[in-house]
Amino acid sequence: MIEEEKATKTRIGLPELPNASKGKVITRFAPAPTGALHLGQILRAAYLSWYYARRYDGKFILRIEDTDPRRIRLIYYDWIQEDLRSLGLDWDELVCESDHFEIYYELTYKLFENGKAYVCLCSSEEFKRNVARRKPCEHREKMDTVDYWENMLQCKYREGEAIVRLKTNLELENPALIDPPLLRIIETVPHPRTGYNYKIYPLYNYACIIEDHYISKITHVIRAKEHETNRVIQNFIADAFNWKLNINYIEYGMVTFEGAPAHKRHIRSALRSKEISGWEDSSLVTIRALIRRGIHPDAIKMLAEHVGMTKNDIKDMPLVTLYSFNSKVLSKIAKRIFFVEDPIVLKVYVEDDLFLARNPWIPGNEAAGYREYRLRPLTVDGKKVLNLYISREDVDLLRRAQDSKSPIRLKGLMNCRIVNIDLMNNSIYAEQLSLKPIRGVEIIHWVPAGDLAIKAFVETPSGIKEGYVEFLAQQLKNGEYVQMERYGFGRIIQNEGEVIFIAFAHK
RNA sequence: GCCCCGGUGGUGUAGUCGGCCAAGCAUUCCGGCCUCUCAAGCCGGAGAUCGCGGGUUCAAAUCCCGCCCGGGGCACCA
Repeated sequence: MIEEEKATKTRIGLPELPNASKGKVITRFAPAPTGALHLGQILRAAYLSWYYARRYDGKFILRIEDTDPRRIRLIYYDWIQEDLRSLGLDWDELVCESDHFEIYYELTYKLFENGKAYVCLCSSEEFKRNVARRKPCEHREKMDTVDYWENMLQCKYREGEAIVRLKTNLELENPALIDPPLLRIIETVPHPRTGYNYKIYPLYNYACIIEDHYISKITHVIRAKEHETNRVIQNFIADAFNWKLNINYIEYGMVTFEGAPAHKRHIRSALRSKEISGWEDSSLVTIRALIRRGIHPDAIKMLAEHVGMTKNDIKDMPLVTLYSFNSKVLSKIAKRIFFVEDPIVLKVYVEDDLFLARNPWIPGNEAAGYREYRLRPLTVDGKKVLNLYISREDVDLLRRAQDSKSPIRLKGLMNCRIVNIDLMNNSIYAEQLSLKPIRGVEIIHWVPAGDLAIKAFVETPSGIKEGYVEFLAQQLKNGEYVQMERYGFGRIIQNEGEVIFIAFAHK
């Protein structure tokens, strides 16, 4: 359906997948349950795998790579699914590698029968020395029979003592390709799903190629280019089985984000040292942190399509592009509210006895209705005065208005003139002008002092900001997107009635 | 050290079996319009000789050679 003329010149959207046809595409996203999903994983691996499966009416498999019981945690199995769901990336099939130990073992027999694997008793140091000298170790020839593999299965060796290696070629230029490890023993750490039932665990390359080719018949693997060497190893494994591989590999560059830890191990250590509050901490670019802050799933998808799947590494990508996409999405759906940070009282001397303030919940969307308030001035020393909270941030602006004698617009309420700024007493005095908006004047937001102010805490990157939100903000539900006018976008984290907690997303 | 892979405006990306490209789009920044938000929207502008040097060619971001820079792998992690 794409206009071919244009397609050749400037591509719109993501490119076609190589060797892909309708209904024939099977992709997978295969995270390890070692933490919450982060943006980098989603942008290319998860989103693209999902996207192409849907684009070609294919199948998208979520595979949990849980073959290292030392690192995985049960809770992350759920988180991975929650995170994916929160983005609307639905899968057709869920697979856990830990369901397939028997298959891995069966297949391993074949490898021994084919003379393609051996049990190695060298320490890793010894092994490396041998590889460096391109010399075979004594086990390479001696232990290539099924007997040794059976010994392993019967726990005749201890953890770290024996390992199954693929027999490749000692003359290979890249030492990483020589006799890669296939299965190892982990006997003391129980697996969260299988306990101590299995003590021989496959390593990444072994499990991966068996899953991709033998079990799931994956047609397109989209993964980071750090796997390029692994692809070669996986090809060797396939050769050892005499498999004819039918997998297209797309390997993209690494992405890291400005100001956010790039690796899970950094997050884990920050977690242990309490530097961050959890995987939802606003300083992280985990999916749950972003969603919590008010980054809309659509914005994340837009970023994914924007970034595409080039092999370029992206180091410390600024998040402004994400924020820009988010603003576009949220401007149509976020409820507007006034949040006054660090309040100071504005006393407006007025003439009328009743004021009606009115601002739309969502500008341009009549159906969303209005935030309306009836305000009655107090009478002090025979004068009528309206007390409003405004943000201390705006004091400079008011001072300039006072100097230039220009009016100030209190949005949705009235125009006023600043007559005195008395910071000693934390008060600013103004007098009422007309009610109808006038063009070209500075507009500020406000919250009525008194019963119509609700305490609010806004969680920003530079700490928790205290202030007031307007009374009707009480209607907001947890999880709702908001735009605090002139302040920024965010999301309601917790509405406690008397006090509301809001996470700040961005300006 | 060895082995891979990249290098297009501040940022991300399109284009890469040569010409339609002194390079498109998005973002950023600036200006204007619109608007009762300094948001969104609309219009316009700034900003890259396509890592560097050489070569091939009438013609190179696109081909060849050399160099530099960046990233990754060389785990009984994934």
